[in-house]
Amino acid sequence: MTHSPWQPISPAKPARTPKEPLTRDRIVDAAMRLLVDQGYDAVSMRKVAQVLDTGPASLYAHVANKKELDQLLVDRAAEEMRLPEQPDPERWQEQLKDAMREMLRVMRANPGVARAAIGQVPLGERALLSTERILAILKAGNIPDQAAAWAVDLIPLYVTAVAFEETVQGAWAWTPEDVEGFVTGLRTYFESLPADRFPITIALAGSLTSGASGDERFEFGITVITAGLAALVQKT
Amino acid sequence: MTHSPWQPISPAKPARTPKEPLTRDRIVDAAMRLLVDQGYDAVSMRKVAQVLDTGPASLYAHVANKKELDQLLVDRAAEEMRLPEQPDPERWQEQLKDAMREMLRVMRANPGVARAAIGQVPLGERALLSTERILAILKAGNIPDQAAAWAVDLIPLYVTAVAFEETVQGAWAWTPEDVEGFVTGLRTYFESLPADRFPITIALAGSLTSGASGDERFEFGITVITAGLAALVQKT
DNA sequence: TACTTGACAGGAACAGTGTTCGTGAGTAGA
DNA sequence: TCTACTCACGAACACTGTTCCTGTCAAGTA
Repeated sequence: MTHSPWQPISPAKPARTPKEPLTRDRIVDAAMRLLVDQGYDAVSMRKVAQVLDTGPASLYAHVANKKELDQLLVDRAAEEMRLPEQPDPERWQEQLKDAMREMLRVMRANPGVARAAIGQVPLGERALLSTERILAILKAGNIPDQAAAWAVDLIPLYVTAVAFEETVQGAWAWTPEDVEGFVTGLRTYFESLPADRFPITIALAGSLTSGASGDERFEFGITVITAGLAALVQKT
Repeated sequence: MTHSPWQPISPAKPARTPKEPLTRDRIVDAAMRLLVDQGYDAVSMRKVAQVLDTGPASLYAHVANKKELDQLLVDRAAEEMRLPEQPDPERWQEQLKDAMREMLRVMRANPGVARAAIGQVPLGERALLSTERILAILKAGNIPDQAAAWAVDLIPLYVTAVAFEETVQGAWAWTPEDVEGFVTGLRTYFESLPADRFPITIALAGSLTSGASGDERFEFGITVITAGLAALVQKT
């Protein structure tokens, strides 16, 4: 092996293996994988870059910042929504509840996306299609225009808050024993409060601590909201 | 001034000025000041320590971690709640709405506390007193026990979500011109959507973008929730 | 063909976060 | 006096989002 005497001898650079070029889609794919596997807190630019075997700075050629990546995650999750095609005036309330259940299902399937969704005005195509569907359900139920318009604000806000709360509490990591232990302790605590100051809390200690697992509390919430919307029709 | 010849001569240490000892209360005070002046994102351990003219590590002798400091901030905010003394069966719905308005007022007065509040089970004394008051309002309205118990979950969750959303959107920093510009742009966007796929969104573009300033949307939300709860009474 | 320009990749560094580790000082009790 | 405990707090750790800078490659132009 012969080196030209005019050519400096430097350590050989490790060959850069040819890689698939970065794209926005690949970035969102990687972020989504982290989100689903490890939750929202795992979705850092460095972690995403790691999954893609690159450096975090490379991501900025494709997404403006972390906030934009968050928004792309929300849009990606929104693509999983499955809503009924045909609103039914006889069943609009159940259809509305189904829509809310579907929203929660999607958010649970993508832990942490609720955190990113809060505060966003949903303008992606898929999100707008969902909005249109929900508006159709509400109009099938004869909800007045202004109420329907504001309801598509209220509904995702409530569902998102429920999903976000679950995320914050790390609810999926709780075993049934954990839940039961927590509930029992809380009930005991409520029952031990001073009776002169907390008579109702004590009397309702059982009710206050029921429904901690399963979806009863969420079902209650959507029932209340749906009934409240229905009451707007009866007012006209 | 004479030094013993066996005693090493080292630079004089700057005298530590005597300081008021750190206490948990002083830490929360300082954090609260930052929260109110600059919002939740400004409440870092370093910033709090700076306000107190100490190092961040010193805080950990008094609060376990940032999460606990967050909880203390929520408890501190809860002390500002003013709820009616005497529930009135004739006006329980308006009293309930007033309670929700008061919650939102307190959270707005303490920007960012909603973020800390989400996911917390409110067990501080002041929070429990508020819960008791709201339960009293609901019982005055003849809400069934289980519904009342779950309503004290639903109600703070909704209000907290509204407050949190405002925080995320940085809503207080918006001028009326900002809002109008945003609303106009959004309305134009909705009206420009393909009519075959978004007929209702287009038809309701005005309604969808109304109420962006002021509290109309929040008032709508609490009206729906209150009406939904009232409907539970009529069912019995 | 040679040069220029623009886009992308990505390391190093910046400014910031929460937290731990280790050390020194002060106090109370034996 | 010695010991143990508590508090204060600097230095360092591990991590975050982002910018700055350099190198490479491809396309376009002279």
